[in-house]
This record gives sequence, C-alpha cells and structure tokens, in this order.
Amino acid sequence: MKHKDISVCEDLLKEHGYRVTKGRVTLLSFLMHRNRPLSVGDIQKDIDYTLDKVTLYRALEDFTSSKIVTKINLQDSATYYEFLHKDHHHHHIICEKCGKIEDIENCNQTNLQKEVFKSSKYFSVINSHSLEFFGICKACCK
Amino acid sequence: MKHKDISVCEDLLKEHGYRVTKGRVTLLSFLMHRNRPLSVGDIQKDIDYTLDKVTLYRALEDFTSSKIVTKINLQDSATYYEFLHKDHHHHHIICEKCGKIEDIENCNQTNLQKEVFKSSKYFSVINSHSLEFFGICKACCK
DNA sequence: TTTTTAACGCAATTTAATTGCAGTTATTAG
DNA sequence: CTAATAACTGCAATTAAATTGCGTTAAAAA
Repeated sequence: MKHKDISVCEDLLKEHGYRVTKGRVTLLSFLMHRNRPLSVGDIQKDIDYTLDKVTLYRALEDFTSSKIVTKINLQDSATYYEFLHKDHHHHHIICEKCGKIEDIENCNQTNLQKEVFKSSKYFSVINSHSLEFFGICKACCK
Repeated sequence: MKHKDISVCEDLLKEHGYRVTKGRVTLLSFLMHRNRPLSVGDIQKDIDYTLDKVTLYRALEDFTSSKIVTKINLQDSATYYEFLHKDHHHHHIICEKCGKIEDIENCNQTNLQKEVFKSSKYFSVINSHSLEFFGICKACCK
C-alpha cells in the first residue's frame, strides 16, 4: 500500500467526518484498489479477518450513506459493495455461469435520469439508479 | 378471481411443464393481478398464509427460471418478485422515504442491450438487465 | 493530559432463504 | 377407470446474511 493512497483515504474519511482508524483506512484503501463489487465475506477473507464482520457492516453502511461506496445487487444472496470513483460512473455485466464482471462505461447518467424524470408522474427527485446486465462471457460460451 | 384469468394461469403452467395445482394457480393469478414487486412475506400475508413459505420460494424459483416472473432488488433486505407481462417490459422508481413504486415504461430494451453488447469486450450474450431508479415521490417531498 | 465520543469486537439475535424428508396429489400409462 | 410415477407440498431443522446490545478501545477535541 502506497503512502499516497493511504493519505487519500485519510482525507476522504476526514472530509466526511469519520475518524481515521486503522480499520477504516484498511477497508477504504482495499475497496479503492480492488475496484469491483465485493461482498462482506470477500472483504473479510481478503484482509485476513483482521476486521470483524460487524465492523465492516457498520463502516460500509456509513460509507454508503456518504456515497463513498455503493451497494450493488448481482442477483445472488449477498450484497456487494464497490468504491465510488467520482469521475467514473459505471455499471456491470455479470456472467451467469462463472460470475465474471465487466464494467460498462457508456451510461449517460444525467440524461438517463432526466428522461425517466420527465416520464414520471409521481416523483419529485431522482437520486440514483442501479443498472446491471446479465449474460454469458466468452470463456463460458466455448 | 375470474374464470378466464384462472385459465390463463393454467395454460401458462402447462406451457412450461408445471403441474396445475391449486397453490401455483393461486400464486400466479395473485402475482398477475397485483402486478408489482412483492416479497415472499407480502405474498404470504396477502393470501392469508394459505401456502407455506417454502412452497412459495420453490414455485417462485421455478417461475423465475421460466421467465414467467422476475426478481427485483429494491435495495432492502428482501427479494421481490413480479409477474412478467410479455408485452410490457418495464422498470421502477422507488421512493426512498415511503417505498412508493412507479413503473417506468420507456426502456428500449433491445437497443440498450445491443449498445452494451457492442461496448463489451468479454461477453458473448446478454440475456437480461435490471434497472431501478431511486428518489423521492411528490407526496414525501411536501 | 484529560475528556469525549466514534469506532471496535464479541456474543447473541433476527430474518431471509434453503434443505431433507415424509405425505399428498396431478398427470401419464396401461 | 386404475395404478404408477413423479411433481408438488408442508413441516421441522438448518444455513447464512445482517443487525443489535454492550463493554472496551482509541481518535480527536478541549
């Protein structure tokens, strides 16, 4: 872990009014680097169980409400969490056989939400959206 | 429940190789009429617990794999199920305060998936997608 | 340094979802 | 119409994700 990355995480935590603890820096920098949807189980295993699952759930809940992290549903039993790079809004295609995930970049977020807002009768604000695609990857198709 | 609707459900079941049981007809016609995302808990309560939750889970799993029904994630703890009207592909906006759901019609499914498929490097097929919007409804904004 | 309180970890609990199995019932074959 | 088959059902028990309570620790403010 580079010193610069740690300092980015520390700043992010401070910026949102969180304390800079070893645990939260570990979690944040881990998510930032893995940069893909991860379940609490995935995270726990990959950081060698150095943080309790309750700690992870609570931190992830905080980060989600601060929009540092986003929750993603991949249509299985777990909830996945992914670091939200500010300049890199994206979605995913998930392989229904092997679970491979590819990022999808071409989502014109603002337009999509505007379009939908225009067609809506009952809503005053649209804050976010979730969009995931499901299919079969090339490797699994062979 | 009208006789015609029951017969539609019966045909649907036969068509997909399922047996026409009282339970599955009840479930299917219920979903068809409610026509909105419902959790297993919702369904159980609304049909007065005349079917065991295990029975519901198993039937819903079958119907999902036959694409009679679709699973929807509304970013809370439960999984929701909705009847899939063949001619009426749609998505949802969910109110983050009161849970109100509005259908969103203007999703050009084929185009969306084609677009994404073109931009994908690693996928051979795209079978489906999930798209939900989150915001605040007019009633809750007052 | 002291005080305050956010963050942590353990244990226990809650809730969604699944599994095993015995009994039932819809359908098929005779 | 009857018997055989296999899908469907319900109960009990289990698994797994997520949450809660609470005493302790440690980061930040005073």
